[in-house]
Amino acid sequence: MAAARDQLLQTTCELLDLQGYYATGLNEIIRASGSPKGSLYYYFPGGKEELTEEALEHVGRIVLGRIETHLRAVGPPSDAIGGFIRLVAENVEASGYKAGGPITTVALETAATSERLRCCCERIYAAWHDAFRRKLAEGGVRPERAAELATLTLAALEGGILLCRTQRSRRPLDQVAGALQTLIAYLSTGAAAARQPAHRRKREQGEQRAKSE
Amino acid sequence: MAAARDQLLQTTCELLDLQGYYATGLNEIIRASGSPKGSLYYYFPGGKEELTEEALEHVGRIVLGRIETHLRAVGPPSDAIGGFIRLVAENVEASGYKAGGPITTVALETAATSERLRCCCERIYAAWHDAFRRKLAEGGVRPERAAELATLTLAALEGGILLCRTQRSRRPLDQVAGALQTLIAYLSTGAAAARQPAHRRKREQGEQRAKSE
DNA sequence: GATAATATATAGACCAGTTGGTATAATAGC
DNA sequence: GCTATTATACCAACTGGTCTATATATTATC
Repeated sequence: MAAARDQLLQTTCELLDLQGYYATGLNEIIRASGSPKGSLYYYFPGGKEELTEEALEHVGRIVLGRIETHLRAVGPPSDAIGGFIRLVAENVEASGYKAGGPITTVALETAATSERLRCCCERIYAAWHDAFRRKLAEGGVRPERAAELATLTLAALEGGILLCRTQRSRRPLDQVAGALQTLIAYLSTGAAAARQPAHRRKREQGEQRAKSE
Repeated sequence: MAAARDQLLQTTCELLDLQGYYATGLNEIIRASGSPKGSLYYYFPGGKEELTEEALEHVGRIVLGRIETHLRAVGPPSDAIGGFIRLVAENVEASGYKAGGPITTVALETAATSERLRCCCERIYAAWHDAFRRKLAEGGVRPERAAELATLTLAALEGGILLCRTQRSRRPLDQVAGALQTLIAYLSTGAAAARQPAHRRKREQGEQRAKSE
């Protein structure tokens, strides 16, 4: 039982990621999920807004899990965060540059429209931010700097996804990963560590012939 | 004559910035602009898509002008770019955190939906990117690094706007400005310049008591 | 310089299709 | 028999878009 509920949530997550809030119709959701409208309003009496909120929270938790897992696995914050951003780049590329930022579009669309959804997105971003912040602090970055750097990471990640989708290329996120990695290495272990980051030499060979703008 | 055309474009820019593409109806645009539907389809036979494209190009040029003016006025790239981001933060704050990224929402909404609008956004972002890239290169950043840093700047700027709007606070953009300024100073004039950037000391006093997540 | 002819532009009624949402009836599982 | 769930029919409001009638300039003709 309640399998229809899960289906509804799953489908909603995918469509929101692909099209955003206003372009995704309730009828489209029920068509894609198989469950009829009766079930939708049975499980989500609050209608589209409530369904969206639960879908965002669901996908927000999943992404938080991925962030934490990845950051725990890799050692120094610079490599860990750079690696995570490249992982996101891979996902965006795999979707044909049609998806990959499951919160972003909805967050922008509803920030001025629905206080409920705005707060929901704010909570999710705060949780992601905190995961980055903790990793940075544990890796030797001064606490105030860690918060600042976590914000830069989150902003550049979301902005990088936007650029990748508009350019149909993973290049922006790769560049973001590279630049952030340099900065974090510099700020966590002192100036010496940033002089020649390990990942750059082999990466730049394969990418340098692309257009420069 | 053609005053109605300008009105239409102006109104469309504002509504797109506020609500995005799909939430902004043609009827809403004509209501807000005063011009009737007949005029809309007279000036923009291509309908909503064409009107949107011209509106985006219009606002894209305006923003490009602001970027270039600001970057030309301030000397070192680190200060110039940091300052510009703080300028954007001011605008977002002044709108009550309801607007400030006139391209972003539409870019995300239409990246997978309208090739025409996707290309339009791609062109605009390319022009902005190039303005940052040139400034960085002129300021002493190695050419390959300049392209990378310009991407980080653009991504963090757009992502920062997103975070400010969801949090109803200019803090994210201020943090982005601070972190970027440090990084650019470090990469443009060598390691020594980043050790104690001038803008930090006085800025941090007034902001440090805010919440850290 | 008055008037007719012609673009230019405005006005809004109208369209089929869709939106989010409600109602009620049928059906399953215990 | 009773609750939990599903299945539709239906709703007013709105969507982007088309169409034709009208007004307002601009230009050409006498």
